[in-house]
Amino acid sequence: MDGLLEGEYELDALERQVVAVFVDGVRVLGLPRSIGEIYGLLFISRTALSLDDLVLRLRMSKGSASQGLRMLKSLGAVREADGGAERRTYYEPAIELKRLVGGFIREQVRPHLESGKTKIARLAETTRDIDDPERRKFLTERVERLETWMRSGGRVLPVLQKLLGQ
Amino acid sequence: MDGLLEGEYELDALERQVVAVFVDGVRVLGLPRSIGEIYGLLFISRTALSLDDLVLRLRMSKGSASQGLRMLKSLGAVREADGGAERRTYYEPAIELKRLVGGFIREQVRPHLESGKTKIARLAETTRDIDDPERRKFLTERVERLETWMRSGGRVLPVLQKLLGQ
DNA sequence: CGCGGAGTTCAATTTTGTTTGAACAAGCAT
DNA sequence: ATGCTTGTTCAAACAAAATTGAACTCCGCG
Repeated sequence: MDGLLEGEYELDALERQVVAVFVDGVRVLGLPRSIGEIYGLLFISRTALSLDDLVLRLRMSKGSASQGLRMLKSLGAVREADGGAERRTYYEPAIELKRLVGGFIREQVRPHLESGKTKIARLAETTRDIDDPERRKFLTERVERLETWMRSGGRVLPVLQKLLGQ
Repeated sequence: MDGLLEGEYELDALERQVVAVFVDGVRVLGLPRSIGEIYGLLFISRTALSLDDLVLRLRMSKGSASQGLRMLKSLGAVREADGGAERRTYYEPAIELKRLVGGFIREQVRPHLESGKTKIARLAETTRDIDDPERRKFLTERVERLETWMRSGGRVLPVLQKLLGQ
């Protein structure tokens, strides 16, 4: 075992500060705090960390660490370090903003945009069945506005990615 | 009183669909569902609605409606209709995407960006006090990366606004 | 095979955030 | 003033989401 020595695993002041920054950061994005803690600690660590390291140092449950790592992997925000014939796997953070933004858009934004578009398409359907022409006109107009919004959203994403691509 | 007639105030199928779209929408933005309900109903209504209309039609408490309207006003997403010498005030939605995005950025995004910058500045401070030069080098590098991210974020917002300004 | 370490799953619990509703303030009408 | 109508506030109740931890799976080793 590589092992931190007994009792020397608490976060130091700097690590706590960094973790706090990321906890706040992911909060804005609507992700759970554990995600911020894990990513934050990885971000400030010079060596890759194992699940047990995270449990020990962040004092979180194995369950949280496991789920958090899964999500971070799905976002492309952490990768497994190529361990030298090691049994346990070690994780390191992806630190290219492009990659982080891309993963977030792919996993969290696009799905919502898609389901939004679907719902609005159904809405347009429903609107056609309205009898009163005045009312139908108004509703059609509003639904069209929604469609415009969605298109704007879709057009913005690639630009965002390009801009943050550095 | 203008008054919906007794018992005829439930949302119809279309209204429910629209409200559902907005409830989902605000959820993505991390805002409470009541906000989506209120804005959604205003968005699909041909006439401005009063607080009591919202309470009645959405079956929500006066408290929720009041707080929800306050937030929507602060986001610039609803405005008071210029009521004709009326006692109660009526609300209508702002439907220009530019305005909505602008309000959201101003109220929800900028404050977090600002406080993030402050925290990172403190972080840079702390980093300077590290003794071990190797470690300090690594940490400085990471903190600089954070600073770069923040700058990117700041640069993106105006572009976003311009793109969504239509 | 059976054991032990690494990691996952998920129901129960805890935490966080939202909604309610009753008390209150503000202002008009009488 | 006094009573009504409109709207706000905020502590308590509730709902939703995250976290825990114990049971479980999987895999390599002897």
